[in-house]
Amino acid sequence: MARCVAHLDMDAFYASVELKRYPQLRGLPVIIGGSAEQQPELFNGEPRFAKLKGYAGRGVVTTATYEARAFGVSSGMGLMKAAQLAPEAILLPADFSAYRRYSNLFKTAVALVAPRIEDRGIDEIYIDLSDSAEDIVTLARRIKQAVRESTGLSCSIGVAPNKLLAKICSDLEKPDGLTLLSMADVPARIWPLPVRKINGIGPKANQKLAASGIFTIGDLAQVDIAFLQARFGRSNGCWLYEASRGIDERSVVTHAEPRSISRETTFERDLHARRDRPILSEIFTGLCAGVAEDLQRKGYAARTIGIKLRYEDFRTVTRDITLPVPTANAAVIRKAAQECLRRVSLEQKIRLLGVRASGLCSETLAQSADMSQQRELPLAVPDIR
DNA sequence: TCTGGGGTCCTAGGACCC
DNA sequence: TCTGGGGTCCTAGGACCC
Repeated sequence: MARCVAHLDMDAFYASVELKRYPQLRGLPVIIGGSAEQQPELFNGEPRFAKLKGYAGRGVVTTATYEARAFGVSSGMGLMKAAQLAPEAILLPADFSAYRRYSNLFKTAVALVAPRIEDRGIDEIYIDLSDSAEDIVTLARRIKQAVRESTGLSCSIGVAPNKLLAKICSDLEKPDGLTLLSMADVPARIWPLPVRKINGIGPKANQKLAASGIFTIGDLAQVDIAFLQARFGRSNGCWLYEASRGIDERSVVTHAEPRSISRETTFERDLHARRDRPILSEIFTGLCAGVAEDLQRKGYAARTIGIKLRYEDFRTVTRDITLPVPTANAAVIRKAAQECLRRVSLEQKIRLLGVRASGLCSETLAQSADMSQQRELPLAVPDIR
């Protein structure tokens, strides 16, 4: 039985959620970016929107409306640069709790139509439609309708024999698209596309391929596997070879446990470990407390605690340490993270600090261990290996 | 005008065990 | 005195994605 996989992608998701809240901004260039700002203040009962012009700070563009994209603004771009391109654009702070609400709404609605869903973040999912008896177009239209009724928002759906192709083709007719693709369509519809459209080919691989004269997926399908394996390694080369032919056997994963939980922050200005010690220490404690809180809320404990530092020159280092027993305790996490901090250079200024918990296990399993840990804590860490 | 925050997966070397 | 191979865990870094 041939597989049938849909990829559903919400159209300009964050921006669309904001336009529902502020319909007066429809048709204007709007940029979502930065965060932790207050929502637009009211003036005579009307919200006053900030223009991008004169923006100073470190944020990046999270999403831009199609009107803003017309100025050359794209997600990931620094807000300062975006301000040069589109000074008159409206700047809205990201409101992730609102986006998460809408995310839950659309996912719940889709699940009532087609329950085999793989979560791919806040605004997209894969849906396994293999077992459906219904006509695929009818079913896909019902899914789009369910999304619209539950959120008032549009989405684009690609339906194909696997995840790789479904993902590529959900993007072909955005916004509000519905695209069906079969293996026989690969040469005509997939091969002309740039290699970057393959999910998993990022800036580095793109550059490396371009250096070999490979620009389109069709170009990629022309070269033999030995060539790719020589340049990208055995398994990566094999993957590229198959991807270019639209081959992908990965299944739709309907449940997955998290592997790590982390908090990080980029400072408004670069900080120095000694000169800015008080503020740095406060931020550090806050990050540890945040990780502990997230672990407890989600019911996990972690065996491995790590830190991440980004220096002013953007060099990034990580250190981690594995504890004898899992923890979700803020003080224990801070102590472990402090150990890690001792192992990095603190000469240069720092722009980012992060704390990460991995090696997760369910907290109920970890509880008895946690008790014994509290007794052992004042002692030297026992070598249990 | 430099580049957010939350994740996943992969690779590779060394330690350690059998 | 010199010679193994396989497996797992730990750590660090990097590419990539949303």
